[in-house]
Amino acid sequence: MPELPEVEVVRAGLAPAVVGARVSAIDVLDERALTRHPRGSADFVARLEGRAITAAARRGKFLWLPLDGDADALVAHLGMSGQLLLRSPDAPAERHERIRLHIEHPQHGRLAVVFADQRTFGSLAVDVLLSAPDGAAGGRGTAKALVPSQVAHIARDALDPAFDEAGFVVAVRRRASGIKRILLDQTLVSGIGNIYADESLWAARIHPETEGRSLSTRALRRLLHEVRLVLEKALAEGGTSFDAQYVNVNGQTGYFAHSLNAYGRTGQPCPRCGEPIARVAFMNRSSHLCPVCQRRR
DNA sequence: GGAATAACCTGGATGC
DNA sequence: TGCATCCAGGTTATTC
Repeated sequence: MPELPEVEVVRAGLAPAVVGARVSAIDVLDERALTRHPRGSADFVARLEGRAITAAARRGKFLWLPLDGDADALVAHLGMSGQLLLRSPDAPAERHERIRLHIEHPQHGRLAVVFADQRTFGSLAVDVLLSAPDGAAGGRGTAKALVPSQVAHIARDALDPAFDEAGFVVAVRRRASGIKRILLDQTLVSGIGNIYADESLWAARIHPETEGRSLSTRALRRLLHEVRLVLEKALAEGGTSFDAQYVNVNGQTGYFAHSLNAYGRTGQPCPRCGEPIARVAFMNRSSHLCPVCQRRR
C-alpha cells in the first residue's frame, strides 16, 4: 500500500534513470491503467512519444515526470498495488504489467519503465502543469512552482518545507470528524494512508475517533511532529512491505513493517504499556490502537 | 462546504 | 479439494 515513504522511494529510485531520458515508445497493455487519462491510449501515446523527461517530482502519493517545455507531465498514482519498475528493454513482461515505457538515456542507454498493478487502482496520465498558488516548488524533486492539474487540489505533505502547518491546525480545529479521517483527507495534508495514520496516532497517544475540533493547537502540533518522525523513519527504512504489493524500482521490499507499533499488530502487546493492540472497524477498513495509551476523550 | 458512504479491483486467507 | 466469502484500502463520485 504505497503511502508517502513508499512513493518517495520510487521517485528517488526512478530519478537517476529517467531524468534526461527521452521516451522512444509506449506499450499500453491495459486501458484500465489510464483511467486518469480520459482521452484514451492513442492520445496518451501521442502526447508522450518522443518527449524528454526533465525531473522526477512527488507530492503526497502523487508522482509526476515533467516533460520538455514545462507545459505538461506524466502523472502516476500507484493506488493500492501499483509498481514502477526499471527493467532492461527486452525484459519479459511482469505479472500484472499494464504499461511499458521505452526510454533512451544519454548515459544509461535504453531502459524500460514498467507500470505493473495487481488491483488496477493506480493509473498514469499525461496532464497539464499549473502554477502552484503559493509560489513554492510543486513538490519534492523539482524546484519549479508547477503542479499537474490532477494534483492541484492535494495539500502539501508534512515533509514539504512549504507545508502550511498553521493552516492545517486551523482547518482541523473547525472539523467535527475524527482525527484519523482528517489525517486521511489529502486536501488537508497529503501522503498519509491507513498505516501511517495508525502509527502517528499511536505515537501521539490520540484515539483515532477524537474529534478534530476537540484537539488543542499544542496537541495538533505534537501530532504533526509524530507524523513527520514516522514518515522519516519509514523513508529511511525503505518503506513498509507486507508482501510483494510494494517494492522499489528494483523490485526490492522495504523494512519498516518490522518497526510498526500498532498497524497490523492486533492482539500483540503495545510496545509502550503491554496492553494488547485492538483492531476496530473504520470506514470499511480497520484502525489499530492501544486501548490504554489512546483513550477516547 | 462539510460529512458520510459506495464503488472500483484482484488475489490471498479463511471457513465450510 | 473446491467453492464461497471476507479482507486489504486510495481516490472519486454521489448523496445528504
